[in-house]
Amino acid sequence: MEYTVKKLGALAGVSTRTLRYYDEIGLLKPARINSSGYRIYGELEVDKLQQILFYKELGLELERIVQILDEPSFDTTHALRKHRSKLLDKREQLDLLIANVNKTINKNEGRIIMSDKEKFEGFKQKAIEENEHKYGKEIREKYGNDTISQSNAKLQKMNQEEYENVTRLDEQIQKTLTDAFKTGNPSSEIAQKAAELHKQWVSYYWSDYSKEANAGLAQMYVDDERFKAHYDKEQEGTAEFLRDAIYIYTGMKW
Amino acid sequence: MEYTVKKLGALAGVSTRTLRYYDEIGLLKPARINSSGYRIYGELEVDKLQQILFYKELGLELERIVQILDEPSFDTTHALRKHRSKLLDKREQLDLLIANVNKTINKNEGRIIMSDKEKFEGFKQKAIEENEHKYGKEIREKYGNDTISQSNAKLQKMNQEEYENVTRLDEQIQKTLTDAFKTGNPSSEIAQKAAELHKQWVSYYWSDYSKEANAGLAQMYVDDERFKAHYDKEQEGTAEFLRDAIYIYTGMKW
DNA sequence: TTACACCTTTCCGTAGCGTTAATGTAAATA
DNA sequence: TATTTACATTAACGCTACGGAAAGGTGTAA
Repeated sequence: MEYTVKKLGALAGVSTRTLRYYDEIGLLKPARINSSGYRIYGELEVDKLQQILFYKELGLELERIVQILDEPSFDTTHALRKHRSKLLDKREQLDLLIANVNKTINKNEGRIIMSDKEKFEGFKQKAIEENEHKYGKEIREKYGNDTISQSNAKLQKMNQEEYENVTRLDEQIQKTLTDAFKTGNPSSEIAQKAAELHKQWVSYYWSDYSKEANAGLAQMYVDDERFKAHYDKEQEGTAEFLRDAIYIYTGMKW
Repeated sequence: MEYTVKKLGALAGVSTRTLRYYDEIGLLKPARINSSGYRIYGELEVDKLQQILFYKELGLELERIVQILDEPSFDTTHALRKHRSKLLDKREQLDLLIANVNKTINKNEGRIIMSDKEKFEGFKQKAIEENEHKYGKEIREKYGNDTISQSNAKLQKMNQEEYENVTRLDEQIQKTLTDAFKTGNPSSEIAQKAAELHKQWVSYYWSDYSKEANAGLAQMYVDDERFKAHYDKEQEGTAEFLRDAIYIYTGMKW
């Protein structure tokens, strides 16, 4: 039995465009080309197409399928395992997204109008989560602190009141920090007050606070551009100032 | 305060390319263009960018964000609801995919000579699949998705040793529970021991343990016939007994 | 003046096709 | 047989949300 694109497409339930594309990328070449330039497929190609569709249903990329079907030495199980791991990661991310969307809907329904600042605070928190997701490993290695990951769980448990508390706290930090910065002295009373407030703020996100972790976070505020920018928004150098204040506050050398 | 693309990008943690793109699609236009053609942003734009990033974090498309921010009459909550529904659909599809990938891996492994490790892997998969297939949908509907997803994810991350631990633990629970049941008193020392063991067991599956969740699970053991049957296997009434013990253990009223 | 950081626009690439457009061929009908 | 209809071809743009590179202008400091 021989098939043109239309017929094979109808048989397998794919478009003719798809078949031409698969030809183009070398995934499924027709058995031959007739005198008019038509693609002609045979039984072998039908079977191969079935297999292609099978792997495609598993969500594998076409390039991976090319390897699986065309390279006999290719380790299919390994590829599937890696693929599964990717899918699981995706699901975790999805769960996070859904939780955040729910939170936002709840907030809107509660008719609590979020100020821009509050929104930004939410964003900052999410930035931490993102860091955890994207760079988790690197940051852990760099700052030797595995408490970061716990912020997610804690955040999800926060209710509206706690959320407002934490937002207010951050505003206080900003204000105190701005005043403290003017003294130019990270060991000044007001600077230490800022560090104390910051510790309280962190405690909202981390279930176990430790000096080392706090100091690591402080260093991160300087090293990571995004955090730095947040604290330096009003005054260049504030991030460093906060770091130094925290270092003194925690009694870590610097 | 005024910002060029670089500065605003650093502040918000996005690339200059992104800012130019947002300008291009009309999502975020600079306050003005200076005589050299530079984009200059002001405070208003900073705030708007925060909002953009906030919604982007929720996974909304940029076009939707344009509507939310630029059309005052746009129904944000409705959009979020629709968005959530899409996310939930996605997750269902993902779960299906994952199940199929697992099945395929198992099949392939069946053909190859299975090492002990691989056998173990397969077994673990099967446990997950059974969990998912037997109880998946109904439990998800009844008790919420996140708990189930998390327990599956955790199960997959377990290594052999942990898996054996958790299995032993379950056997211990069964034994202790049988003995405790004879006392007829869910607040007896041995019954509370059973509840304690059960908490440990749950902690293997849940990343964040909470009293409320544990109590909810206990009620589930009674409400859901299959779980009930599992605990009542030896003695009718054991499921209720365990529930009561857990309620007392967690200090929840009943 | 030179160096250098920063700015601009333009364009290609991404994954997997959908969708025209322009044109050629095979089969069915008047 | 002529015409219509159905199907074939290649080429090229479009979709999402940018990343990255090229080619060139601008601002500022040494």
